[in-house]
Amino acid sequence: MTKKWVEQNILISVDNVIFTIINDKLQILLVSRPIEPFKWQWSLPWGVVWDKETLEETAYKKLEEKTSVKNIYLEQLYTFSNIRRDPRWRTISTAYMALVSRENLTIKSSKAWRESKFFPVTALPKLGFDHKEIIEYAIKRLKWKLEYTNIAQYILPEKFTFTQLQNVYEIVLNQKFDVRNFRKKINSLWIIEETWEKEVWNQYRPARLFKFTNNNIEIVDVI
Amino acid sequence: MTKKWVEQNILISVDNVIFTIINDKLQILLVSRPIEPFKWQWSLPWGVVWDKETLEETAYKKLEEKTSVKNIYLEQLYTFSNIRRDPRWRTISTAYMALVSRENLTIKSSKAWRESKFFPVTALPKLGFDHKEIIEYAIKRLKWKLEYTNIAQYILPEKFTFTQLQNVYEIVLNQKFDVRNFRKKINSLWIIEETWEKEVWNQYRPARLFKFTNNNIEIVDVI
DNA sequence: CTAATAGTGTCTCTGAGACACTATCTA
DNA sequence: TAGATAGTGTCTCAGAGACACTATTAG
Repeated sequence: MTKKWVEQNILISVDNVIFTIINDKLQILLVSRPIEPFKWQWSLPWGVVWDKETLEETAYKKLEEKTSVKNIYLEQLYTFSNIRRDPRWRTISTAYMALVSRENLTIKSSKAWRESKFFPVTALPKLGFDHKEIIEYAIKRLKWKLEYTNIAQYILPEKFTFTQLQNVYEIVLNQKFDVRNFRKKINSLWIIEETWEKEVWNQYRPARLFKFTNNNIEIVDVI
Repeated sequence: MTKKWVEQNILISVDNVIFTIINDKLQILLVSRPIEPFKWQWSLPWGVVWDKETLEETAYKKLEEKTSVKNIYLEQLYTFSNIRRDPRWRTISTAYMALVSRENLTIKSSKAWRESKFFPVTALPKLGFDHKEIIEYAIKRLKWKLEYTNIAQYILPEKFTFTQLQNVYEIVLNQKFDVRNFRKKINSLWIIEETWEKEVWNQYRPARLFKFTNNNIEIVDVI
């Protein structure tokens, strides 16, 4: 690759905000930093962008390093460029948001990271860099996407009950919805369909299982 | 600044999509490239990010180089990172969108650019790089912002008539609205208020002038 | 008084939201 | 048959959209 004609001394990296729902709480994957700065503090999993990969590729690669995931949703959020966001050197970082269903997720252990752990968004530890700001931005975007698209399918298993679907909305948007109105609204949008199967585990009346009709993200006014 | 520990050979730049309305058409400022690649072709005005400025600062600086503007709106859109988007070397570019009212705008001549010119979005010339894609993304974002926020104030003069306001919506969203329903809707949102002044230029019945109530961008369901 | 744009009210229909009971299953 | 969750229908009210005439001004 030709040498560029301007000297820049800026590091380009990617930060991942990985969302899932565990124990009826919206959670984010954080890693404990084994090195300075912010040694032993928690931070978002991140990666340096190599010369021959796009930002998306870096983000996806880093996601795979830490998790075993199929059917993952990845979306670019925003590029953060404050001069002093990294105390060591000038770093510009593009934040990505990922959505993972609990079922499709296993956290890989890796010697590069002392520890990876999911934290509820309501109980985040102290974070290094500007990662608090990044997470706030990501939560805002996630809420918006949930309200206006069929993105919920990426937090749910492939087949799910109406109650599970409503839980996703109630947990992420942090509000209660009336059961009848919620079902009426979802049904009117034709974004999910019957699988004609039922739950098996339930001690009581088993619920019907549904799946999303369209696996592409489409704009729908859900709530 | 400490030397970063990873060798990256990536150029960081900024591309500006500058919107305004001229002659009842939505237009974008393009510059004619005096150098290769894409010599003499039109492209978005762009700038290289210096080590000690944020992306926002670069975008703003470049905007000021080309235009004399007060009261400008600037918003980060997306960061484009395809490996071969610049044929010379690896370039990652963050796109910004700017909104300018015709009244607040004068295009500066600059010897760095052979020529700057506004083009209607419906009649854009052949563009270098991935600038067509960037513009399409910017138009989508602009439409969304117009529908759901009070951003229209940045394309309008400070005081404007109801007809001018409706024109902005009709031109950008490319659809007609009923005069009565449009006014009813806008009035119900309390985002504009009377100035108790009237147009003077009009040959016929002069219209009342309004101004926006709130100069911050707020989420409002306009259309 | 003519020509041209500014400005206004009503009706219908759709959809959001409030609200409570019956159905189905297991043990 | 008890216990627990699944599942459903109606009414009201707000707001979107269709639609046509009067008001004001300059010349």
